[in-house]
Amino acid sequence: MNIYEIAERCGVSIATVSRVINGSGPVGKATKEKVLRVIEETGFTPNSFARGLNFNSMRLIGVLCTDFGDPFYSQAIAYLEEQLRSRGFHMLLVCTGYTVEGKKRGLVELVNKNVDAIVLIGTVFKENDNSHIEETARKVPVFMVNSMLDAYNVYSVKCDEERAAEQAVSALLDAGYRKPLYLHSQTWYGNADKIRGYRQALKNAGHSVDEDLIVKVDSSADAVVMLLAERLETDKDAFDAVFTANDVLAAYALKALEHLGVSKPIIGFNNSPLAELVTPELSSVDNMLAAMCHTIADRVVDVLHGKQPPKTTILSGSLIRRATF
Amino acid sequence: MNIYEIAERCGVSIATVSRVINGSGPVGKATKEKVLRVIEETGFTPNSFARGLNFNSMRLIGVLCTDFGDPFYSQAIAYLEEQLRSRGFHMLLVCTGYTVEGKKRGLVELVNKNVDAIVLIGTVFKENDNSHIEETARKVPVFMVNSMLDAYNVYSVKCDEERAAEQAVSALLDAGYRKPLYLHSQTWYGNADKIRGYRQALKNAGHSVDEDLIVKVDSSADAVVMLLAERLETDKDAFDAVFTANDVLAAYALKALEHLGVSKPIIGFNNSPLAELVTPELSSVDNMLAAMCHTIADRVVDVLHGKQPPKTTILSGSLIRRATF
DNA sequence: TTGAAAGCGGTACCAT
DNA sequence: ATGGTACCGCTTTCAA
Repeated sequence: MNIYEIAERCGVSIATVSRVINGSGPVGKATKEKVLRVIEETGFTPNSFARGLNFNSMRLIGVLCTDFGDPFYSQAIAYLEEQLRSRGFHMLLVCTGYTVEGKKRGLVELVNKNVDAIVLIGTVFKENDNSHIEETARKVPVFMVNSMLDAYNVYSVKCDEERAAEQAVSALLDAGYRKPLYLHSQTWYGNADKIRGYRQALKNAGHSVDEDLIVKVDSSADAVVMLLAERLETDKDAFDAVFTANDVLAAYALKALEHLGVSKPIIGFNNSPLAELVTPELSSVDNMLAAMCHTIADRVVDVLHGKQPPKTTILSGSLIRRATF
Repeated sequence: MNIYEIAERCGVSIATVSRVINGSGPVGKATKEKVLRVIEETGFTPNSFARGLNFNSMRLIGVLCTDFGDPFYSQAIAYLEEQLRSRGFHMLLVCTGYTVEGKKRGLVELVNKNVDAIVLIGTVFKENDNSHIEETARKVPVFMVNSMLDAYNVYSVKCDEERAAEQAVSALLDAGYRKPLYLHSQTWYGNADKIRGYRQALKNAGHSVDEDLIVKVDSSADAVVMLLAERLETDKDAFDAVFTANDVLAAYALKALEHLGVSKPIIGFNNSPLAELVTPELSSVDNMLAAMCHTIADRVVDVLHGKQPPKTTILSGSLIRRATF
């Protein structure tokens, strides 16, 4: 079933049918009704590849994510899908894993699919060398959620996580805690921001930074339990509070402390759905994911409409207090 | 940059360039090398819409999911993406919400994008009236993950959740518990299977079924806390164990019981990542999601290759024991 | 081994 | 208001 067949059944030309479908150009009332009726009867829908070829667009947005398992990322995907679809786009989703090779491959695949734009989710997409992203951006606009890259055709919306981390740690210090442990599991750029915030908070309070309290650990329950057990065994006051780079680590820390029979305040990061699923509920730094995704969707539409939105938008985060602090 | 430009730069015809790109038909060695070199130099990649128009395929699989927030579904998406991409397909992801209208809209949108196949995730896609799915399946093959529909061009892979639920409840009864509460939050078909399993287990053990123990509750912490508190207030032995339709509800139940200061065994469903994130870790019924997704991907490829794989595959589930039982 | 040309299914310009 | 037709970029058949 194609436009020729519809035209034939209506006794009109394909040009007329096309005009009816797209509302482009004038069509007689009777003709229009007839065409619409036949389309309805036959259930015809125009071939999207042919339209794509003409418009050089299928209204497809490529979305790259390193890891669907992380509740923060899957939440981001949920928000993005909703926002993009409400604006008439669909989402081509690719999971890259954490390796640079995987990310590069994902970018190439999306470019080859001729997507209208590419959205990268998370601070993990900022590397030391971002030439692969810059190269991609020469062909299709690139949008970064919670990451920032100053390059041609790249638009960023991020949370000021450095400041947010600083505020969270300051809150701990204000409450009288002196030795907050910082747990993270990757050494990527976004993490560096959080570490800076952590340091700044200590500095503001006039404390020196104990480098041993900034710890990288595998993202698994066992690894976190082992780590905390080891620390507390050596010195039961080795740390008096826990701050983590994400909520999953915070959940593990919660599990670990419970396992060890001790109670210390915990603050996670991302304010993901997980924070409210565990018991006690996690205090967590909210990095405004919904707002970021909403803004990104706006930016995408603006850029595709030829507008020139701000290349960088920075939102402030905030500490959401729940049971663990 | 298109195939004409490449052809011109090489001093050959577009037919030759096309043959080189697709490895279709013979090309002289020298010619081939030259074309490849120019393609390499220019970074040319063929327009996927034009190819889509010719092949009537862009190797895109539409995936419908009701709710990304549920860790079970997001895990399913992760598995599917991996499996499909390793087979050379990309994933067009649409989130429908739980309403039938949303699901219908999602199906139509995917059909209109001319996807090669449509995958539906979860028992939620089985309704009383499935004519919208059957209609869709007349245009493009439909695959159901953990749901079953006997219709033309529809292929299903599911877990025998009735049996799995029966085994889980039997395990509780065998351990001496007599009044297992069953919590669910939707009245869809998959839920009916679990309820049948629940009943069967009680019947097998010679107990009668107390209908008050089969309860529908909103999927929120508050609702579950309220419900359990109310039950236990009336009769502190109103139930002696909790079995839930999914892990999120189990996490809420865990929270509720902790809140109420009582301890009772809990068994969740889906064996999602959440089960290991909460403390204590949830016992949960594993419905073999990874295997289901793997099988679905195989079925998709088979059907698109014109083969006739089995229309229904049923995998058995099993109870994974952790701390809560 | 290579090229010319006919589609694939639409859109949109230019006539009428 | 309507129709003819060039064109979007590529694949593939048929001739040479």
